[in-house]
Amino acid sequence: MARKAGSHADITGPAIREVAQRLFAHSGYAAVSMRQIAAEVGVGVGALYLYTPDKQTLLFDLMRDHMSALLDAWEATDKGETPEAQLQAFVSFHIDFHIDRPDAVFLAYMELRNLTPENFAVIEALRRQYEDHLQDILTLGQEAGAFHVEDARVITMALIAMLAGIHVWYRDGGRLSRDRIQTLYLELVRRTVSP
Amino acid sequence: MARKAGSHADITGPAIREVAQRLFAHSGYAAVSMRQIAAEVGVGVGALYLYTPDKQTLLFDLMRDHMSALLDAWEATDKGETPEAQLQAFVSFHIDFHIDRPDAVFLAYMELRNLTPENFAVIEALRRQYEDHLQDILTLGQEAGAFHVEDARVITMALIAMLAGIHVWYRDGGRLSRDRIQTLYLELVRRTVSP
DNA sequence: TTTGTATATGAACAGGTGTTCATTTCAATC
DNA sequence: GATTGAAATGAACACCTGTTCATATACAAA
Repeated sequence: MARKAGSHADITGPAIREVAQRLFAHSGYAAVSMRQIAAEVGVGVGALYLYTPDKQTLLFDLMRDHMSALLDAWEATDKGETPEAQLQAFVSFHIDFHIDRPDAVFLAYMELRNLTPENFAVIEALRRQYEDHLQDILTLGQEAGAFHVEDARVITMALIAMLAGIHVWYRDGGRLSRDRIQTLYLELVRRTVSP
Repeated sequence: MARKAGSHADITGPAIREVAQRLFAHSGYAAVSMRQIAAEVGVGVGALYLYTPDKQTLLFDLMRDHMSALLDAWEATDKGETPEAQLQAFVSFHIDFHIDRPDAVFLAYMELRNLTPENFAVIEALRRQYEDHLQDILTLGQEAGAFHVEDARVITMALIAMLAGIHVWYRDGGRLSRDRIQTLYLELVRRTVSP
């Protein structure tokens, strides 16, 4: 046997990435073998290497694409004018974006140490860009007298950690609706920086 | 060669656990081999199996011992009487305990998916116990009118995530002293629940 | 219908995995 | 000094790892 009927690059490529993301998120990069990915996709091992030069690049591409999509989506978001509106926009955006991509979020937070140093630096820079968007909102709001911000960097990290923690307990169809979560966390964030 | 000069069980045993914790935290459970651990300790592979039945149990024991130590240490902490004092005690305790054990904390948060289902259930129950201590403080404080707590479970998870996030950026000898971090986070938590 | 190429295969390679166990060594006890 | 048992060894086992490549097929173009 060799090439199967109905096989196409524009199907296999995305399929490999989807399967890899799911398996990496569930079991961890090091615990997932290329043969497992291939089997789940329904191809032989060799086929994977038509779509990625190696396993490390497969992981890196997944993480980089997630971070790029995150930054692009925030760029495209309507942010409002006042610091209060911008902070609210950031929190709503963050929750919405992340709650729909649990596997990608898991990867981006948990597999950093499995990146080569060069790849890690790239992802870390993207993550820092995202954090800086929030930090800028806080700093400008502080200068405008809209927020009380004792240490912008610390509060940025505290708020991001708080929001990132949602993925630990959130389950689709659980006790709390997405709207309810948005409301609760918006209030928490508002309290954290209110003057 | 077989047994080395000056070798003792009460030295090798702890050494294996320390090395395993450091390597697991740094590279991840699946990426660390028993041969690496043995080499770092300075013994042959076989010696490891005098101290642990298998690799999975080695990981589980590290995580369980960490969680037990956490719960015991909180038990032994002076908590004060008022809800405000208890909340402050919890935050101070949490930061102090976790900042001194970065590897153990990393393990307990990152390697849950590498536990067998049975072992996972045990660790998860211990974690839940710890979370419940905070949740109880919040609920009692709410009932006493000392706190404004919209949803005790959500705020518990949000505060724990916020505190757990410290280990992401904290470095010994960094910009912020331990005392400064305590002060900043105490204020953040206070704001989150103030009536 | 023939040809060219994109797509896929899976055996092969060199090395690594967790775990076992017959064997050896050291240090303490008699 | 002889004996004993705890402590440690490292080769061996069966299997898995990421990656390569000669080979084969299916489809589109000529």
